[in-house]
Amino acid sequence: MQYNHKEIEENWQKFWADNQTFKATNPAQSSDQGDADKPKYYVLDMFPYPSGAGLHVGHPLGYIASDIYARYKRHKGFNVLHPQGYDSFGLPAEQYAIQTGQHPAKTTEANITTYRKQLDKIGFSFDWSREVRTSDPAYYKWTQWIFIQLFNSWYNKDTDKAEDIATLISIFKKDGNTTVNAVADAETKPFSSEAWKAFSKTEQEAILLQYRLTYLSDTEVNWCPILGTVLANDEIVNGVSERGGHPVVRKKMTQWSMRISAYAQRLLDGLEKIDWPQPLKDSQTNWIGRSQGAMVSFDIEVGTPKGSTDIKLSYKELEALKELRLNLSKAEGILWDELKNKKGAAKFRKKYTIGSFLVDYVCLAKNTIVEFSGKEDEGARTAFFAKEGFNVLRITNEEVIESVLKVVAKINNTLQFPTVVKVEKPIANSKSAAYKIDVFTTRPDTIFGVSFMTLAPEHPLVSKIVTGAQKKAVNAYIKATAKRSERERMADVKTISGVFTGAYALHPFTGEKVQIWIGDYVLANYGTGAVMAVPCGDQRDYDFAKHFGIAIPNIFEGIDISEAAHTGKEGTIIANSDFLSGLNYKKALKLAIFEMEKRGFGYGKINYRLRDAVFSRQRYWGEPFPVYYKDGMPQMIDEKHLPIVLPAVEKYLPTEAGEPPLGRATSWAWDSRGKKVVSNEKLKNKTVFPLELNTMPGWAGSSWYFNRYMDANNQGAFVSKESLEYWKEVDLYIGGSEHATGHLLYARFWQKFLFDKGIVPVDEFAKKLINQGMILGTSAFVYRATAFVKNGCDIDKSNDDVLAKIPTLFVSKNNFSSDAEFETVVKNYLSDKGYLNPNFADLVMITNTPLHADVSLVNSSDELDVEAFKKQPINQDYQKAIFFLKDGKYVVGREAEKMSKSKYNVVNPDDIVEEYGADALRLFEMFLGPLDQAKPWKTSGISGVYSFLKKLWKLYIDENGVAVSDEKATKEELKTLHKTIKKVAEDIENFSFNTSVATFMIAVNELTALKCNKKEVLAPLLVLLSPYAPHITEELWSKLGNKESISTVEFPVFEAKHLVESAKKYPISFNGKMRFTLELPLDFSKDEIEAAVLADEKTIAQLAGVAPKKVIIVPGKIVNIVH
RNA sequence: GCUGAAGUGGUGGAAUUGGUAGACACGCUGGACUUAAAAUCCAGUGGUCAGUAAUGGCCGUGCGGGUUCAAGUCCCGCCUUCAGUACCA
Repeated sequence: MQYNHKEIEENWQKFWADNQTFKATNPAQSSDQGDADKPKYYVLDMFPYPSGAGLHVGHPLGYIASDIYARYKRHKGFNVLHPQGYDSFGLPAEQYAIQTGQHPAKTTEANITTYRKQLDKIGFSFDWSREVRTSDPAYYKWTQWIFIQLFNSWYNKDTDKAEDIATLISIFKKDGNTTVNAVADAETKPFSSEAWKAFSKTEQEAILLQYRLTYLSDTEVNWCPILGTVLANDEIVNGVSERGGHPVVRKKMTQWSMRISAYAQRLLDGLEKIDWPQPLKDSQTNWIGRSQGAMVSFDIEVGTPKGSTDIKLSYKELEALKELRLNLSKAEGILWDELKNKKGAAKFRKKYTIGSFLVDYVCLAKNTIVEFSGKEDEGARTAFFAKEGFNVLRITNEEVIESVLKVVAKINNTLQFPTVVKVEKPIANSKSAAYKIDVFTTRPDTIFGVSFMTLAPEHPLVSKIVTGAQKKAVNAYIKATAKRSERERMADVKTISGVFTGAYALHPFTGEKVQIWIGDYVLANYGTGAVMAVPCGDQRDYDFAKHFGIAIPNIFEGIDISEAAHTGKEGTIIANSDFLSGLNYKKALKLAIFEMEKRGFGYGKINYRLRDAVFSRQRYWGEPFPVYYKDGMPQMIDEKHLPIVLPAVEKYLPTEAGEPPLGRATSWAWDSRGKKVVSNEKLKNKTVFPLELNTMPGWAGSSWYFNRYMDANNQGAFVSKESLEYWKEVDLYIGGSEHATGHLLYARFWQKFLFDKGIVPVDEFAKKLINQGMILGTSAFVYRATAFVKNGCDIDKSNDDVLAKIPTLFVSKNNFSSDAEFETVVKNYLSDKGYLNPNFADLVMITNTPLHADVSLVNSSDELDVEAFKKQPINQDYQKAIFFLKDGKYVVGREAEKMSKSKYNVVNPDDIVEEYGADALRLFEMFLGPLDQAKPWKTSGISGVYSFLKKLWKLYIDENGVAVSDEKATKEELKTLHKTIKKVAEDIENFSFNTSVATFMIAVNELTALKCNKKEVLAPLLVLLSPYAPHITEELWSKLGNKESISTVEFPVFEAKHLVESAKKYPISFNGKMRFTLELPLDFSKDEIEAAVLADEKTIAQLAGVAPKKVIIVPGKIVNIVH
């Protein structure tokens, strides 16, 4: 009897389906508790999006691994939950609907049918009775329900969890909002309890919306007016839409958002207690982006009463200024040598702008200007400087040249006894300032190094503070940046651009005026959209300052910043920083925050990069929101009226008015009295309201599906309490790493929210997670020769005449190894065959173009079926092409690339199953390499596992049928068995599936060599193998006379006694190099071993008379002789 | 730039706490069976040198150092590849 995989696999797949072999029991579902008194184990795959292309060989990799683990756990006595379903809302179905007019539900259904067929053929032990589909109203009813829960919740920072909105309302009634410690929108205004009660209902709702965990907000999006849709960042290439190349602008739209930022810290902390891959945790940590620092408020001094005398320096002037600083006159240079680096009594700067005046030297700390006399506008200068609170000292060239020390003494004297006294501390937090700029900084210790500020061009303050003279330039700049997508802006790091606003901020400690610029290196949606620029300590600030000629004060002791900013922290001593001078980074940081808090213009703060997630999509094929609008305020539909089912539309495009596709629905209004969705015509009625037109994003349904599987058919609840209590969380989750910062972060967020609300019992949904690596396709290449006439050749024949004679030629890979060789080989071939006149050969240049060939036309020796290649429709042009073979074969080139249709390297699992069977496919996918690694697929390798299965079969079955005996197994046979038990169990626990396949092969090879046919060995072997190759093992198991499925048979127990050996082949090394082996009894002591080894004649030969210096013996391991 | 992972025969990959590098396969070469092919079975297969041969020597885990009786494995410094991510203040 031959191994017939087809028949066996079909039979057993039918058996499993008919007997519901893999149906998991819930505690409440059976009176006798069934399997539910066993310990539970929940193995989950990331459910697939059912795409039209179907599965390729890379998709099932993770499913096979999880299936092996699930089956293993069943053998180990667990009640295993191993479900599967479909993430069936998604873009491709919608796109297809737009093109064909077919309803996405229809195409999705068809795709699911295909998927299911493909999956079934591989023999997974899924419990299909719990299948979920995110696009099924019975499922998304609960997605809508969770949305309502989020809407009805706020985040209380004091209790550090989400609470019902009712508790917030009662606080508002009692105390207003000033005592509330909540995560809320930035621009919430304080109000008292009286004020709260006085607000209208709509006003109250607007305020509550600022606190809810899901809320409406104006969010900047990439809007493509021509496509009438919002585009994701990666749908934009070079500022135009990827599809169609239409212009894209940044536009504000009202959208639903999720306040995931409230959970930033808990999402970070939670990573500690889950067993997920470190790289994945790292990328989540990175994404959350916690940074510790301070918020600092800078007052703005808007346009000055001095009007036009205020700064008006153009770039040119600034550039000139820069020049001036470098080119000092002789006297200027002499004096600067004495003043610089704090040689004088205080720190001076040279060639500094104050207002629109360029002064020679200034000490900002002491408000003292030193300049050479004889300037034309001396009167105006004196007046302006006095007004600004500066003390002016005028000196002459002659004085300096005569005695610079005398001048320095004069300056010092002025510093000590200033004639003009300025207000000691700035009015930094005074109420008089009209505007303030809040910034977040991680380096409050460098605050004295601030020499300017930069706002994002979109910053709301920009329009308010810009001075008349700068308005034009600023507006032009804003317009230019608005055109660029965010991604583009971020990608373009090299260009430094920005515009001065004309306004100044006051340094909160020194009161010094610092220029306020706008620049697109500052991002509107990170931090506050503004930075305090410390050019000496931040490279971007440094570059900006250099580019625009802004001062770069150095506040680091003994650090040279003439070339680049100093960004290091450790070991840095702060200087020129008032009370922070002389302190190290850590102390300065603490003291700076302490002082800021004391003086009231700043406070310590932890900032997160994680932004609230936009939850609206202007699409059709997604979950509708259970929301209608009354007086412009969103209202939730009561949960008992859910689901709100996606309405029919005639087209899946946005409306002409730019509304989402749901704007086309004719029945999309909420009758608040009849409690149902009604025709839009009834909107005239006072009790009928418009429904939300957006739909939910793809991640909505996938953020909680793992909970639904626990009780997938529950009509009355999200999941029953008992099911949640029993299954709790996913024990093992397998899927791709591409979901690291999307699905896996959002799902953790929802789980924590549901936990806060007491809906689920644990706050992390997956204990352990494994990322499977990608399977790459092994593309096949043919090499096409293309002829060109070389440049600069003077030939009387036209190029065409020369080239026309040359046919298309494909060269076999084994004819050449480099491009140069390729050219020579082709030319020789063409000349030999008479296609190319040898006289022209020198004029012709041959280039090598590799083209993808379909991998299905290539055999295991990389030989191409040339005739089949020519027959392919895409190769119409090559009917007459010549194939330059070698040894009668056309050999293709090989390269591993991502599997994709366009690369003709996709391998369909159906074909593999057809030819070799599901068991071979399963074994082979595991045998390819470590689960988490990317590895290339080469179908030829499958013959190895296929012949393994045939060998296995032969151990049990010969030409007369079952050939298994009940005789006692030999010692040798038991040793093989137990060695295998031990290794396979260890491998499965460590998810090292590739090595256990090798172990099975070794076992079968050994048992075949031993001619073993003992049931005592062969029966347990089947159980070991059954998670990997379930069909053949079921078949052989039943052939051994068992009536029940093998799937829950107890896993064989390893007995160490079978592995005990009495002797060991010791490797004997000399100076660490293994020379020969020597078999010695294992119970030999060190001395006995040494004696035996040294007495051996091979040892004597190796030593050649030299006495060993040292003999190292590790009993049971190795002997090493040093000589 | 930053973060993470990884570099081992012609190929995919093995190798416990440092202890016989290349398990198990693919491919290749030779042989058996066959009219032939497929399938199957047997043998060989890291490089190199010596030898008719059995066999033996030397070199070998990206590169350069180091620790050790002993290094693919540990330490230091580089190089390369892949993946993720980025003006994050």
